[in-house]
Amino acid sequence: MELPKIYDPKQIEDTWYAYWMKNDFFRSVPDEREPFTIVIPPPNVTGVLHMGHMLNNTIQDILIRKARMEGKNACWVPGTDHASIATEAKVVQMLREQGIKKSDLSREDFLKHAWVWKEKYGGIILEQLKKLGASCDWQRTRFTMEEKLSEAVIGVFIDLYNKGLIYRGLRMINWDPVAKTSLSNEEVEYDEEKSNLYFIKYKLKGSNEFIPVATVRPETIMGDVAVCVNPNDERYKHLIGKTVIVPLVNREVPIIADDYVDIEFGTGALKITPAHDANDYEIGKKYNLPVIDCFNEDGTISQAAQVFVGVDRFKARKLAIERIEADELLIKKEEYINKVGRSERTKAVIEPRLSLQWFVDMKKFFKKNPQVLEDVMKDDIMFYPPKLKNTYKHWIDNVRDWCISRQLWWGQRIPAWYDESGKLVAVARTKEEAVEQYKKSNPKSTLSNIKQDEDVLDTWFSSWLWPISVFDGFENPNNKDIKYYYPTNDLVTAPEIMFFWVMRMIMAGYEWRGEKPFKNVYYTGIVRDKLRRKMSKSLGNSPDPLELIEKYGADGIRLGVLLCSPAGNDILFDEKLCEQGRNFSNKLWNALRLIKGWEIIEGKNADNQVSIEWFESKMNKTIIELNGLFQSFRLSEALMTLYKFIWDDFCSWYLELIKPDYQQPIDSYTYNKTVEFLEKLMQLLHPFMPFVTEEIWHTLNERKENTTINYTTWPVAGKVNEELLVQALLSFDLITNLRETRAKANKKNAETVDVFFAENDTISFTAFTGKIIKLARLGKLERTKTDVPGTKTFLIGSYKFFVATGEVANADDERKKMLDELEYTKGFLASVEKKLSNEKFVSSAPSAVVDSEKKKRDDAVRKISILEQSLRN
RNA sequence: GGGAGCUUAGCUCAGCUGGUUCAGAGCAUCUGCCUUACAAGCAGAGGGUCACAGGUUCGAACCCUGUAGCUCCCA
Repeated sequence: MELPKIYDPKQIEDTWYAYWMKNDFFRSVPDEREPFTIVIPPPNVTGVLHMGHMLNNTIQDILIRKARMEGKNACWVPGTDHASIATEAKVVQMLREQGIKKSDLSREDFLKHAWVWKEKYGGIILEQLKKLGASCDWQRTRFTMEEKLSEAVIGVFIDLYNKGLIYRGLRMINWDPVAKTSLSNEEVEYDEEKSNLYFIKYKLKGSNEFIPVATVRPETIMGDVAVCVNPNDERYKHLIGKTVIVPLVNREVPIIADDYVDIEFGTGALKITPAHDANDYEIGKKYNLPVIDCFNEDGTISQAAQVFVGVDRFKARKLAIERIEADELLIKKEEYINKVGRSERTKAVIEPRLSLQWFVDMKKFFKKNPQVLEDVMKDDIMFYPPKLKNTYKHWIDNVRDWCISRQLWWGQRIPAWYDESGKLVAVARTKEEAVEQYKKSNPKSTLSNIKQDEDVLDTWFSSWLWPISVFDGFENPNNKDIKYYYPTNDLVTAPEIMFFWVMRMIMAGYEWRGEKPFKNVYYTGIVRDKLRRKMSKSLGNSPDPLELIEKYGADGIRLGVLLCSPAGNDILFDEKLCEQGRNFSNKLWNALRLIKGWEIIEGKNADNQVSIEWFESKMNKTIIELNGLFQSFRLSEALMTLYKFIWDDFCSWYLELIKPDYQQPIDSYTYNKTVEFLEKLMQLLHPFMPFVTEEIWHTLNERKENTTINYTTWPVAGKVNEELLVQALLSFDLITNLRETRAKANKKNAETVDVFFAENDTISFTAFTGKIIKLARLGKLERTKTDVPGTKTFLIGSYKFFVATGEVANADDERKKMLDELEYTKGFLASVEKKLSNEKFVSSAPSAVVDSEKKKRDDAVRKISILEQSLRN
């Protein structure tokens, strides 16, 4: 069979994915095996694959494929979430392009358009995951807004309401005037922006005296209801209780005193605008001040403001300052850097706004379910890396209520019902139920017309149910799937959604199943570019994953993203790493080519026995190491370990050791062993690089129809011959030294050199003598009792080697080399002896440490004697 | 302003219980090779006062204190 010289992943990958699908290899149904479950963090239905997804899903695929090989019933549930704001924005935009305004459509018609859009574009990201090799059970694909999952969401809302864990209240929320919806704190991004701090005179009533007030938001002046100073501020003490005139609207408001005001900041006098600042709102409540909301929901100035009505807030800021300046009330303005909150989705500047919203009472929830915190702190749910536990705890300790209503149409509509005056009359699935419910408690009422809440629920209010809802655990809490797959095993996600999602899933898990939703949470890093900038569309610094796959193969990308991603660290992605991945695939391929190219003759070449035994030992040791790394989720390290093991130990050492001479056949024993080794290596590598390993596994040997490497058994480690490993290390070290000596002497590859060695060590290399001769291209390798003149020398351990390079060695150089070595060794010996003569060391250090120091001393003494002897000659 | 974390080779990071497997890996760099598996390769080499200053200890990259710089979270 002729194999091409260069491995080409493109077609091979598509073919294998189709083969896997055809054979239903990723399908999971409950059986008697141990389950291993992962639910995908549902990507936005609007999304396309980005580098973060690549990393995240590669890791999940590794865990799932490994579990399969361990004989577990592995189930990876895929799906998407409905991303209410993002999707609604996209649909609105699409409609606008068709000349349709959202406001011209009824809710029902808008949703029809939205569903059409979803059907058309919603599956893209899942198709892309297939390109990556993701081994999801696609028959289980779910969507957070599909009927069953929506029913679960509504059911949960009603349940929480009945339990008193949900309430409706007037709160200061984050308002997005562009999307015209509230946002949760987590959906607001704060960034430093340049603005101006204006110093404005607030005149005292009936006087020309004024109090200076500093503000960055003059457009809210119309909502001012007080000026507040610190009671200890000597400058203003005499003004407390007096009345000032608010500029622009000439409202008379009091000067009040509160510790909250920072004397140092601005002028030390703070204007209080309860409708437009969360802190001001608290102060307003404390002092019973009125609330004047001077904005409309789209960020224009409202009737209540009296001036600039209908003008946009930013234009109003300009106008207000112009007017104040004209009124000679402006003292000065300063440039000022402050943190401005913007909507993650629309980038609009967020307005703090008072409105009626639905909230989950978080403190009450935690009180009822203390395990949400405890389980993580006790490592019942393990976080990787564990340092994130601190962040988790800190957040729970300082939690605020979760605003779950959104002023949108795309999402589950809140099942709350109001009468004509807007009073809440019932929380129920349907209008009929709501009426019935209301009538039960108000039998005399003649309720005729009730209306459902216009708002929908936050998308996270769907996602937090995901580990339960994908198994229909709300619809039928005792069904076979949920009982088998729940709690799931691992969750792989980004640290930035620890609160958005991870914590809330844990909450839901306890509330509705009395059990944690997963055992391990692996937090990946944020993917950044080489310059540490977060990858984003707007910066244009994110490579297109599909193009990368096209270029380097999915296997190449998987290796590339994983190699640079220790858990919890940011990923500084560099395309070069994918190239490294592609090169590695090619290396594997060529190892296969070498092996498949050999002619085989029956028999057993005894010369190879020790090499085979060595590699077997090394492999067993590596398997043990790998298992440990997997257990602690050090996947990046596991891959690197394998990478080095395959490239260095298998390709560079083992294959070279057993490789027959050019055009010579190989004995069947060595051949079979070698095939077996490569097969095992492919198994170990399969979770990381599924395509190339499947291809090589199939090419290496005839396989039964419809088999996959993914269902072979994960290799089990056998015995490790440590002694042999040490001997090999010594031998390889020797070969390297010999090669270096040869290179320095400009020896051609075809020329052999003779080598002699003196002295003995506790470890021996004689088992590898023949191989050393072969790999270092020696004429002979023989023991000598005396120094060999005219040779290059070097020491390994207490061996001294004489290399007859044919060149006249420079005696002075050789002498100097030895003197340096002698000096270093003497210094080393002195430090070891100092330790050993220290009573406290010998008595307090563990005996193993003392013994090793003693051995070091003995070795050094021996080495010194060899060197001194040589120098005497 | 409050909290958490980080600082080890040019870059990205390991370093788990303080003790020659303790100063490591990959990439990058340099040198020599088109040696019939692989130039997407082979064979070698160089490179670090473990941020800084103290302390604890027989012994510190590792523990403690302080300083500086960076990152994240919360306000």
